Formats: sequence, structure tokens, C-alpha cells
Amino acid sequence: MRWSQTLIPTLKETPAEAEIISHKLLLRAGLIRKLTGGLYTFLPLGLRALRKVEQIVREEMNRAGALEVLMPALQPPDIWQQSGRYEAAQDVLFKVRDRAKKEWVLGPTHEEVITSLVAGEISSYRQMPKNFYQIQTKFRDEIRPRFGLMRAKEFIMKDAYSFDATDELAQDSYRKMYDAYARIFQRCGLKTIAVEADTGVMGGKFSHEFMVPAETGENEVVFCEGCGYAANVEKATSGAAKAAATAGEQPKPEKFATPGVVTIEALTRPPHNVSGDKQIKTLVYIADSKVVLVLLRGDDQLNEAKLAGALGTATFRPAEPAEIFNALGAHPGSLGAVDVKAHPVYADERLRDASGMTTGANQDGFHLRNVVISRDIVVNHWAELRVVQAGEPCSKCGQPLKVQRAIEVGHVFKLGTKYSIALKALFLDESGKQQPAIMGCYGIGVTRTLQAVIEQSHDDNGIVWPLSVAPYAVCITPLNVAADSEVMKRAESIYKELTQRGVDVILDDRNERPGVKFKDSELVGFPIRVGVGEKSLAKGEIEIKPRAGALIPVKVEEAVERIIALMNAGTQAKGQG
RNA sequence: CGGGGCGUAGCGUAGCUUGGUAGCGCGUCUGAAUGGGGUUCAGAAGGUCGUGAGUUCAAAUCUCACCGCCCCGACCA
Repeated sequence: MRWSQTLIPTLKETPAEAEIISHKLLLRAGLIRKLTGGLYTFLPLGLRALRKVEQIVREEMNRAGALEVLMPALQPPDIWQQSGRYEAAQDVLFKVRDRAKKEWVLGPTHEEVITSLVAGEISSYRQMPKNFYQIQTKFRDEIRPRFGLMRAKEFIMKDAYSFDATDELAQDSYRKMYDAYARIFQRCGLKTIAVEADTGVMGGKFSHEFMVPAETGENEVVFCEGCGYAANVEKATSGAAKAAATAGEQPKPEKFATPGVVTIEALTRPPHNVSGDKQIKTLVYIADSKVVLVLLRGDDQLNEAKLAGALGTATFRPAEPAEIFNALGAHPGSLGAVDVKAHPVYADERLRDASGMTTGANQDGFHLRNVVISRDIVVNHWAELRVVQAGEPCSKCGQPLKVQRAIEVGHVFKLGTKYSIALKALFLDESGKQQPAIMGCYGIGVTRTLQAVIEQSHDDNGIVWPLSVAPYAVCITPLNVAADSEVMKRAESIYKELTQRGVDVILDDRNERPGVKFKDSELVGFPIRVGVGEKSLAKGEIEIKPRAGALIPVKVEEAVERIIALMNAGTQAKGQG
């Protein structure tokens, strides 16, 4: 490709809409342009990089034995009714109507479609295992699209669905996808950590997310450098010390006046001086329209994902102040669970043997001290409910846990039989008995992965593409583009030869000053720049400049071989194959 | 949806407090010089000041409503 003939609208200044570095560089390097919030056009260069990522995904899925299909993005609502997700997913479902006013949905994911397909086509254990995948545009009515391609209303996803006859085989399918994902992200030049993920109220035994560590990520992962434990904060547990049971007779709860004290923090100050770990925090939630109390140690934070698991429902919300007063007779800041029997109480495991605790007295302006949980509070459900904090000991090996923000680029999930039962994907097993297929689902955000590569690989001058996903591997930069100049003739012949050798190469044939060309090629981030100019040509040399390395002068006649050798070395370094 | 911020040329912005001819930089076009790190000079094109209503002799500027975008929270690849 000749630079002058494509469209690479680089920008010196960053559009005001971009906040994070990868979004800024996507725009500045001329890879994408926004149509409106959450909707982007891929320009020629951005599309090339995207296709490279897609191809890596495709190769590794094929290698893992998955079968590529293409399902409709436009879907009938009735299969969503059947799976029960028409309501459950209504917030993200885009709905459209045809001329007869019939409603359709734009697919945010394809469990319903693929399961309908399998229900019709697979009827014997002999036809399994099967794993179908597609690379396709998904539509989600995101509450808040942000950061360019990171969270968009429309994005490209690779989604795969496995169907197995037995639980054991389903685990094999899961493992294959897990391994394929590790290879895919490695080939894209991404450092990822696979973390245990929350399976939510859907149940399921296994779920892992592939995370790219980045300060701008929307997730937090907890990991241990000692034993390799890694989990999404929503799922993570730690070996943080619990209170020791205190032997012997304990003093009775005693009410004391705390005028104006309505926060945990206020109670830690004089004159009360009750440290956070000696307080019980009482939260009030409305779960399936019923009041529930949630107890945590004063210095702990509630993890709502864990609460969802404990409650067995995802439909819950913090109670409004009026609802709280109605239920407990006091306002937030003076709440407690002592002697509360009208509402179910969920308590964090860390409180199990706690004594000498202070909590609200359910009377505004008063607290209770000397509270012993086991004696004074009726706890209906004990559960792990707290957010793990950095520095707490790993529950497996005891080393301090670390917390890191990260971008989720992939998610593998063992689904079980939820969809196969709902949509009747049944088969006959060896004994002739009808069974629902055991499913797994596996997603990669392809467009998000592309942006994550940039987020992880850039410097002050621009993008630093890994060779595997670079829009062009080589950019030839002649410093004189006059057709009859020796410089341009050399550049043309290298361009021609590399093209014939199958290298993705772009020739910067613009009549621009050297500085402009150098800046642009670095901003866009081509892995190898080949400089052809009069000064080096006079010595019989051209200049090879790896994007992330030092300039290498080489003899003109060796140029092509050296470039290809450099590319092969780079490919091997990325562990391809 | 709740909270915060912002809408002025393709991009980045000044002007708004205190109403009176819409300005600058980048980019674009023409010409010239320059030619190994976003070069310089001269000239030019390009604006419903987000939309609508109101106040006023007069609105980018003041008021109200609406729309859009960005950031923080709930959701997810």
C-alpha cells in the first residue's frame, strides 16, 4: 500500500472526547472515528489491525477443534422468552420493530440461537462433543458506553458454545478453550492473567476471566505471587483473621448515647474511640421485595456479587431511608441487628465469633456496646460477603494478596444445562436415555482486545504494535519521493520485493518533510521502519528502525533479508506456533 | 437512571463574569523558499456559536426547556 492512496488521518492534537491513552491513540493514529457515543467506524488501518486479531482468534479456535458458523444478529424474541432472559436481559436488549409492528431483538449474545440450532440438529451422544463459534457484531444497550472501543453499544465478539454428553467431557471442552484463550492473547502480544470469576446467580462450577492488567481497567483482580491464586474481586476470598472466640462470661449489651454519630468513622474518634474492627456495620437491602439485614465488620466493605450469591437472587437493592426507618425504627447510622427477628440477617463470616462489638441500637443517637454476635444476634445465614483488600493473607499460602486493576478481554464459562433444558437441546445417551446437553460458553471481546493491546503497548510517541497485530509490519520511509531520485527508486524496489515476499508493507510516498513522516510512523506504531535517504545511501546503506529498538544501518543489498530476519525473530519471540 | 462537567470552523481552543463587527493555533487550498525529526513566509477558503423559545434596540454572552457528548456509580466481551 502507498500511504498517499489510503486514508490515515493522524492528529497532532487529541480530541477532547478521549480520556485514556489507548482511546487517544486510536483516534490520533487514524484507526477509528466516532459516529456517535459508543459507535465507531474502523478506518483502513484500524480494520487491518482488527482483522489480524480476528485471524489469530480464528486460527486458534480452529486448532482447538471449534467449528465456525455465523448466526443472525437479528433474533426473534420468543427464544429469549423461552430462556427467561427476555426479562433478565431487558436492560441491554436492543429491540426493533418491523413494518407489521412485530418486535425483534438485536443479539447481545447467542446462547438462545445456538441452543435452538443444536436442539434441531443434534440428537445423539455420538454427535458430541461439538463446539461452535462465530466472530460477529454484538449489540448491547450499554448503560454507559465509554473509552472508545472498550465498552461500546456495538462491538465485535468471538463467541463459542460447547455441547457435551457428560460433565467430564464438558470439562475437557472448557479446558481446551481455556488453553486456546491463553494462546490467543499471547499471540496478540498481550500479558493476561486468568482469574477465577464470579458465576453469579446462574450457578455453574467454573468461570475464568482473562484480564489485561491496566490502571484504566474497569475490573479489579486479586492475586497471590506466592501460589498463583488469582480471582476477580467479586469472587476473591482471603485468609484474613477472624475474631477469636472469647471464653467466659461476657458483659451484657449496654446502650450509650452517641448524638450526631452516624458513620463508622465518627465512632472511631473521641470520645467513643471504637475502632472499625470492633464495630458491626448493618446494611439494609430489599431483596425480592423483602427487607434483609447484612452485617459486616465496621472496616469491611460489602461485595454485592457475593451478596447476590448468598441471597440466591440478583434482584436486590439498598433500601431507601424511609424503608429502613419503617423496618427498624431508626435511620442509617444508628442501625443494628440485636434482637431483630422480623427480618432475615445475613452476616459475614468474619464476624462469626466476634464479641465486645459495638453496633447501632435502632434508636437514633444511641449505640450498643458489649455485643456478642453468637449470643445477641440471630444470624440466619453466614456467608463470605466482604471485599478482599490488598495485603490480606492468601487463603492458600498466607502471602499478602495484591490487587490490580484490569481489562477483561475474555471469559470462559461452564454453563451447565440451563439453556439446553429451556430450549430443549436434548440427546440420547448410550443407554437410550434422554438428557440435556451440558454447555459451556466462551467469549472474547475482539474490538476490546485490540484496544487493550494499545493500552498495554505504547510509548510517548505512539502505539508500539506487536508484529502479530500491526496493520502493516513494515513502513518504508523514503526521504525524497521524486520518482527519478535514487532514494525513491531504492525505496520502490525494497517495497516491491517485500510485497512479493508476502510482507505487509506500506510505502510512505507522501511529499512530506522527514520529521512529519517519522512522527507519523511512530504514532501509528509500525514494528519496523525502513529509512531510505541520500546520506545513508551514499554509504551504500539503508536504515532499519525497529519501533521499540535502536536504529540498524544495513547494506542496501542485504536490506530485504535483514528485514525478514528481524520479523521472524520477532514472531518467535512472541511464541507463535 | 442518579451525581458532576462540557457543547464556538475538520481538530484543539479564546471570547461568556460586565450583551454591541466571532478571534487564535493545528489541519486544508494557492504560491514561494526549505528538505534527515511535526520547517518558514505570503495569501485564501471554511462558522446555523448544539436546538428551540424568552428577555433586550441588540444575545456566542442573560433566562428557561430540550438535544448531544464526556467523567463518576449499577451492567458486561
